[in-house]
Amino acid sequence: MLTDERYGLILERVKQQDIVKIQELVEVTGSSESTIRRDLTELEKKKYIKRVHGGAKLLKGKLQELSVSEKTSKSLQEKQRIAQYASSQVEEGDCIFIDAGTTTQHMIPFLPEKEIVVVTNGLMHVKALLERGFKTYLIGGFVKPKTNAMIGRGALESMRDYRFDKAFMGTNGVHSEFGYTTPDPEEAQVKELAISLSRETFVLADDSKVGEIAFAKFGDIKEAALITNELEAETASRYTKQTRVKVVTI
Amino acid sequence: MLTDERYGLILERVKQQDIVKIQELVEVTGSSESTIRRDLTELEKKKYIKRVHGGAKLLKGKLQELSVSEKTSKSLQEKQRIAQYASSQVEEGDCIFIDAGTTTQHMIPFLPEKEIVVVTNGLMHVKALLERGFKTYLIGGFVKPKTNAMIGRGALESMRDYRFDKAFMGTNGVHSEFGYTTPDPEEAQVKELAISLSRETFVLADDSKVGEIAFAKFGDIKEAALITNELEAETASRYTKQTRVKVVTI
DNA sequence: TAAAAATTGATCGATTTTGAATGAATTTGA
DNA sequence: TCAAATTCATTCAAAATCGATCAATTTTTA
Repeated sequence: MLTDERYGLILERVKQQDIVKIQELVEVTGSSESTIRRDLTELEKKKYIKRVHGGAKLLKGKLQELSVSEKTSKSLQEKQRIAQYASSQVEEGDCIFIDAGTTTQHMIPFLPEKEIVVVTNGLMHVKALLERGFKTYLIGGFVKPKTNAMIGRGALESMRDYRFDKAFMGTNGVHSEFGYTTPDPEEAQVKELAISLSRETFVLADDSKVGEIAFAKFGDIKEAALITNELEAETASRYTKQTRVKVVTI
Repeated sequence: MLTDERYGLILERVKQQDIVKIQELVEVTGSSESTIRRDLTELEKKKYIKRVHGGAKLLKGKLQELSVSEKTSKSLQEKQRIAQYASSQVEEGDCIFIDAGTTTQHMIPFLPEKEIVVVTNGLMHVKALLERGFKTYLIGGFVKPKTNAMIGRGALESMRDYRFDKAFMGTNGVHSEFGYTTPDPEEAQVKELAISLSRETFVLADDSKVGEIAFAKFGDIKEAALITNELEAETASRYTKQTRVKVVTI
């Protein structure tokens, strides 16, 4: 009997009767006690069951714990607050562009229940957008394997068909002199075009991005309103001279 | 016993009993252990099964997909065989178009390990294509909520930038007089354009589609080679007069 | 037709899994 | 509490399985 076969059998039995004895499993599987013990040890390590003297019992709710610790993570909350504020800028009838990336992804749950049209270059956003019921357009082009962002000539061509009321951009660097930057020049091109096609642009950047410079520039500070979570008074003034800045606090 | 025959047999058994032993497969196929090992390695690489010590088991994702789509193992296998044959038509250096839809989706695991470029209008295909490591382009446009296919003016515009060596299309209806048909006129437009941009076109259709007529036509029978799993002698002749027909058998 | 490529089966050393043995730890029952 | 019974973790050697390699055969290509 194969290892995985036994695993399946054990889990099935545990789920069915909440608790199983080792001897019972020895009989059912025809394997030795040692083997069953090893199986139980392994399954316990994988958090599927809880071992008890003489057998094993069901383990409940491991996913919840994870999500709790995740939700309490500070940086996530900050990203969410930034995304929430950005989302509040969206108005009835808007046609908005949402950039690829994790920061902008957090906007989707906060987007208002209004008649809006969403265009994005982020493949990873589409599912969530459709689930929210928004009219969703995806830019065409080459799919960047690592990030699932649409890039290349096709992406640029494809985007030229659209005009946006508001564009919401992620970034890797925000610098008062060097502007907004990102590591991939091809992505930078897409971002740059999106900004030029939009009446108004917002850049979402948590404090870890402020002061940083990445390889490829996609815009000057003044070209977009900056939404962030923390800004020292001194640096803040440098940015506010150039553009609108919103600092969200938790 | 042919390689493809063994693949089919292995997949069938895995799907039927969730887990198979190598020895069992050696007996059933009459092939050597080495060959079966190679088969399993290959099928694992194509994301169809998960190898375990002593055998192989069903990939979890596939299992869910199966139960959701509620497809009998027979019709699934037929689709797979059709998709497998279609994939065998792909050659080194080809630029191919893969239509949105479940039938064409089955092609992805069988696509050869060659330098090819894949263009698709099916959002649902992208993940699997990237996992296989192919250069992947996605058509832009409006995302059809139910099927996750790209449609609309943007899709048409976006596609015009490309030319294909081969296009692989799904369909809802195949009729000797009314040609290839699909329910959604917008999707039909996209399909029609894809065919016109390709040097060569294949339509994948299991027997449930043959003789059927859906609302919107996207091509005449003669415009594509037909790949199906079953065809009565009488109807077969009607199609073979118009185009190339391949009937795959399990 | 000959050369090249792919497929296959066998072999072998390496790795993983298994079952039994041992003594320590835990539970049970008086 | 104590002793018997049971269960436990650890170790070790046998068995099974694995991946890699090679030669023979078939298929494809030039």
